[in-house]
Formats: sequence, structure tokens, C-alpha cells
Amino acid sequence: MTQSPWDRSLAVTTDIVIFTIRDRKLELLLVRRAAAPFQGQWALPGGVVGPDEGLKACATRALDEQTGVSGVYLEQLYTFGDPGRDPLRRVISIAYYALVPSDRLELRASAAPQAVGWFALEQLPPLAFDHCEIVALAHHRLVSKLTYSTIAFQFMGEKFTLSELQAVHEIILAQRVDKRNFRKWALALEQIEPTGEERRDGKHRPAQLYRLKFPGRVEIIR
Amino acid sequence: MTQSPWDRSLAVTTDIVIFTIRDRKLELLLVRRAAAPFQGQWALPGGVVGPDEGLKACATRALDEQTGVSGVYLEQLYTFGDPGRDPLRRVISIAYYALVPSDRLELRASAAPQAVGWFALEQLPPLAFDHCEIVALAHHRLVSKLTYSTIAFQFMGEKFTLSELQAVHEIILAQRVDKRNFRKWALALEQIEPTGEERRDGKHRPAQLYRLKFPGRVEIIR
DNA sequence: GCAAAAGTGTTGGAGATACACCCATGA
DNA sequence: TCATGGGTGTATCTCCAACACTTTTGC
Repeated sequence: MTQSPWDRSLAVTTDIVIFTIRDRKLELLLVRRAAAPFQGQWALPGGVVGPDEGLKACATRALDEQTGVSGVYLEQLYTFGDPGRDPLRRVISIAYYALVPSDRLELRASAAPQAVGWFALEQLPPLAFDHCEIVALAHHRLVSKLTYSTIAFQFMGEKFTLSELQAVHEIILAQRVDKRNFRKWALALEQIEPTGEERRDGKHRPAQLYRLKFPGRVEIIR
Repeated sequence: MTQSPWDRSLAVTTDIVIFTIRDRKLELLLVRRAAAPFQGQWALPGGVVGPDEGLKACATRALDEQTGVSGVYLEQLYTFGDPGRDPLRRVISIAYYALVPSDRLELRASAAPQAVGWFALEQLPPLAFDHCEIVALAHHRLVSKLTYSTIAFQFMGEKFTLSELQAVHEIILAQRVDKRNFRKWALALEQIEPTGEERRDGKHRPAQLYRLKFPGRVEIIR
């Protein structure tokens, strides 16, 4: 319709909450801001949506640029657009969240000129903008989805044991889970299958290794 | 960051899927487009996000302008931003959906210079842009939420009978529901209470009238 | 042989489902 | 008195939660 002058200072961006499980904690990736506003503060990674770039494509690109990982689970979360969330200009940001399997979270150092780091969800530094709110919403969504979908499977590497899968659930829910019931639940979903291989580690019985039947697919259950 | 020239032709809008129950059907509001592209075609109501306008405020305003209703349930649905979804320019649209109680869906004629109309979800005309996809997603969300929240209560007027509430559920789910079980379920939620009044209509026993204990509040259950 | 994690079955209870009859009213 | 929708209780079943012991290995 009408083209108003404020279009000049409008920006559309994506912000990404990148979760992983590290060291038996739920962690997420933050970058230190190089420019004003909030210069020097930690913030969610993200990028400006390009002229011919789709929203998810923008998030994927930002994810790849910051972490070097690609092909991981990525889902649109919510769109934040309060006037004043950025003190300098009007920014509308489409938030995504991503789940990165623990076995490929080496950060690509070259492509990350800014400081980048993993932080435990429970011990986040002060965040720029309204990123704290975004993180809270992403966390809430993750916990909810855990109970009615197979989303947690996206944290697993190519091969994993049932105990590892259980640990992921326990970490996200922040509570213990009954081993027998968990195994019945996980196997009944018919989303994983044994590889036939075993993993030996430590002085105890080796564990059966499983793999996802449909990698990348998240099933809504119940 | 960098300010690129394409900002000139970027627009951020909201689109709203306005549901109501009319004549025992799930219907939604469409407007006929006055301008190109898709001139003369039916589309979702919506508006351009103003310079100092919040996203939800924009949706609320558009809703009010098109229907004259306000204070109804309104929730952000998803953000659509594929390049090319509008053939003339880049448009990023934050979709919302609204639920309007049947007892106040008189359209404000004065404020609706364009043609406006209610359409049964099952018999929609061809829609402009990707609005068909937006409607499908909104419908899916509504059906899902029906089973794990009290969202359907937002379709009810100030006073309503349990049979009316049941009818709303049956219409949205497109299937019959057991009367006894439905009543047990609805009452156990403790979100509605009897007014003490009765409604007589037809040659049968009058029905108890109920009201929402917390109007506007949608409870997540289970 | 012992420590440590892997692996497995059964039972009881809560909540959902299925189902049929009486009640109050208007015509 | 009959047709119409309003209103209620109970038996059954299914699924979830709780719970303890045996197996295999490394040291």
C-alpha cells in the first residue's frame, strides 16, 4: 500500500536459540555483540533477512555462519516486534530455535570473528534486547514438546544408547525418569531401531546402540 | 547494521484468520481485495504494521476496523515471509487468528468499504497470496488446541448452555461427542459456573445457563 | 567376587470410554 | 400424551506409574 519513510529504518531479522546438551547440561549458544546497541553484551545469534531470502533460509544461514553446523532441527518459534525492543531502530525479529546433537558442536572458529560461547541455561549472562524473553519461550516450547513429540531425539548423534536418550530427557525436564517406563515408551514409538552394535565403556555390561529410523523427522505423538 | 536499498520495498503486515461459529458451521471472515495484486479476489483481512505499532496491536486494529469487534481472543499463529509470496514486493506477514463469539459478529458496515463476508471453512473461494496455507495452519492449530485447552470457550457468548458448548466442539472437531462424558469433562475444568438462570426455547425442559469464570482466559489442561 | 550400568515384567489405580434412562416443557 | 432436548450414573477398559531383581562386563 502506501510506502512510508520509516521503511528506511525498519529491519527484519532472525534470532536463533541454539540448544545443545553438553556436560549433562542444557546449553545454548551466545555471541558477543560487536556493535551498538548493547555493544559487548551477549546476545542470540541471528542475521538480517536478505532481499530474496526466506525466513528459515536466513536462520539456517546464520546458524551455519555461527556454528558451522547444518542440517539440524530448526523450527520457527515466535515473532517479536515491540516498538522499542531495539533502542536505535525498529526491528522485527522472527525467532527460531535449533537443536544440535552433542557430537557435532565444534564451533567453526574461522567464521566466528566475534566471541562465541556455550552457556548453561541456568547460568546465562545478561542478554541484549528482549533475548531473555525469547530464550524463556524457547525453553518452554522445548519442554512442552518433549512430552508430546519425539523432538528430544534430535539431540542424539547417529548412534546412541537408550540410557543416553533417557539422560537427555532427564536433563531437559530437570527431573529423574523411571528407566523401565522410559524404555517401554521410547521403543513403543517405533522411531528408533537397534543397530546390532554395542558400545562398551566402563566396567559394566555393554549397551545396545540404536539409530533413528527417520533422521530429522519429529513425530507428534498421543 | 547495513541499511540496504531493498528496505524501501519491504512491507511488514499482519493477516488475521477470524473464526466464528455461524449456522452450525465454522466460518471465517474474508475481504475482497480492492487493489493489485489479486485485485477482486478474496483474502484474509490484515494491515500494514505502523512505525510505532506493536504486532498484536496492528492485528487488533485491523480486526476492529474490519469487524467492529474488539476484546476477543487473538493469538499469534506463524510468520510467513517467502520471497515471492507477493508478486509485486517483499512482504513479511505475521499471521494471527481470532475467535469471535457468535453473539457479536455483526459487521460494522460503515468501516468496511470493501466487500466483506463470512465463509464456511469447507467452502472457501480461491484466496489471494498464500492465504490458503495460512487458513489451513490456523484450522490445524484450532483443532489441536481444542483437545488440550479451553480455547473453544472463547466462541461462547456471555451466557450459554452446555449443549451449545458441546455443539461448538462437535462443529470444530467435525464429529459427534458423547453428551455425558462431555459434560463431566467441561464441568471438571472448573472454568465455567452456572448463572442460576435458565433458557427456555422450544417444547422441552429449559437449560441451565453457564458463564465463564475467567472471561478471555484460556487454560492449558492435561 | 564385586562394583557399576544394562536390561527386563507385573500390578494397581486413575481416568477415559461406552452406554440407557428419567425429567421438564410446549404444543 | 407425546415429542423434544435437558440432565444424570455406572461398568469396563486402557494406559500410566510404581516398583526390584538378574545380567554382563572390567577390574
